[in-house]
Amino acid sequence: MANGRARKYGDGRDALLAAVVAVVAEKGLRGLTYRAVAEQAGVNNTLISHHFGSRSALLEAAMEWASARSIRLSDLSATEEVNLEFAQALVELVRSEPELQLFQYEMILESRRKPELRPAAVKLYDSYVASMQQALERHGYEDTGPLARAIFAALDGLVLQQLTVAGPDAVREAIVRVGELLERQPASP
Amino acid sequence: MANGRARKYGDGRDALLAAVVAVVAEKGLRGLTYRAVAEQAGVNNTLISHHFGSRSALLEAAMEWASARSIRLSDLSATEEVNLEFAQALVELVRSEPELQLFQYEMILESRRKPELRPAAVKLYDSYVASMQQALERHGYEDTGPLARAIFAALDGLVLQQLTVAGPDAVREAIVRVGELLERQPASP
DNA sequence: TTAAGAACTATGCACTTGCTTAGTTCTTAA
DNA sequence: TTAAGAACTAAGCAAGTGCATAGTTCTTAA
Repeated sequence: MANGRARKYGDGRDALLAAVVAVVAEKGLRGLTYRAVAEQAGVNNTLISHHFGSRSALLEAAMEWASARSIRLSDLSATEEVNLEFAQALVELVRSEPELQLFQYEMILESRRKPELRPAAVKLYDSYVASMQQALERHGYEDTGPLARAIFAALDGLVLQQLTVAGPDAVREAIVRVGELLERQPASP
Repeated sequence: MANGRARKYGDGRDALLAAVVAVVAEKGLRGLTYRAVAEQAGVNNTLISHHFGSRSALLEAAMEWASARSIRLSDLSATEEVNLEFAQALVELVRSEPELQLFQYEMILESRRKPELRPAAVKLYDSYVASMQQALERHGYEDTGPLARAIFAALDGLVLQQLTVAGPDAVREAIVRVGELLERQPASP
């Protein structure tokens, strides 16, 4: 088993869902096979059939599971304003735990091809935009619908860059710049 | 052959590269098989081995090929400023030709797993940020490095949303809001 | 204590995969 | 005109795939 933790009877289902996130983050959806997930979870691969029935049902369940425990940007943007402190926290989150973010980028793209995944994907992104909107209004901004979507998209795009092509320093500076753009907004406190 | 155009002797290599983009956009990297690409290109699947040798070499060649002919955000951001006109043009570009963008999102994620793809991915994103930076400086902005990365990330994130979870109207409004944020910047003309 | 059902494993099969081998057809420079 | 090499095809194989079948082990309510 790739995952070091010892499991108990009855923990297989949860271990499989966690393993899906880990495998997709590391190998992509192409690497998401019954055997790879089972090895990561430390169980027999036929347990997937038992609990979920099919590969696509497993993916769908993992998407819901990951969304439910997705801290990601939500709690950050809801509690703080976009300043240097926030920028450093976000960069550090992505550096220390990239798996969940990587999984979600894969699933967003997959949701375009698999209709059964779309509701969960839309719900996840809507919740991100909504919590960003609440944070903006809490800080005195108005007409925040499109603004919240834009700011979230900027952070989302910067996280994607940090995961792939950009260094943490460049991303942190860009996040700070996003915060500076917001300060100059009308209706700002 | 899925692609209707008739091919001539010697066009196979190019047809295969174009087919890779089409197949990855439609089915993802999991659907990128010798047989799927060959059918899309209207050739025998062993021609891939002849021209590229392996699946990963094919992907690498397709990444270079697609980057070279990638209009995407580059020409848009280089010629115009971010206003309603720009927003509508970008939304329409994504709506009418989503394949190249989808392919690039897949490849960006893949570049994290396959080291041989990283240089091309970094080069592509750097060129986007650089052309955005040039556009900003042409409009009188200063200290544009992190700003250009942030603005590009916002547009990149919004394109990803339009491709997956958001409607064109919501994305257009958010792009307009990005332009309004820029107007309020210091050192703006 | 036990029986029923849930969690779990072992084996294996039909199918798809990347890629090899062996050959054919086309182009072009001499 | 032709020969050499490039583009291209046909057939097939070893490995990996999702998943079905059949069975074993564990938990828990009665």
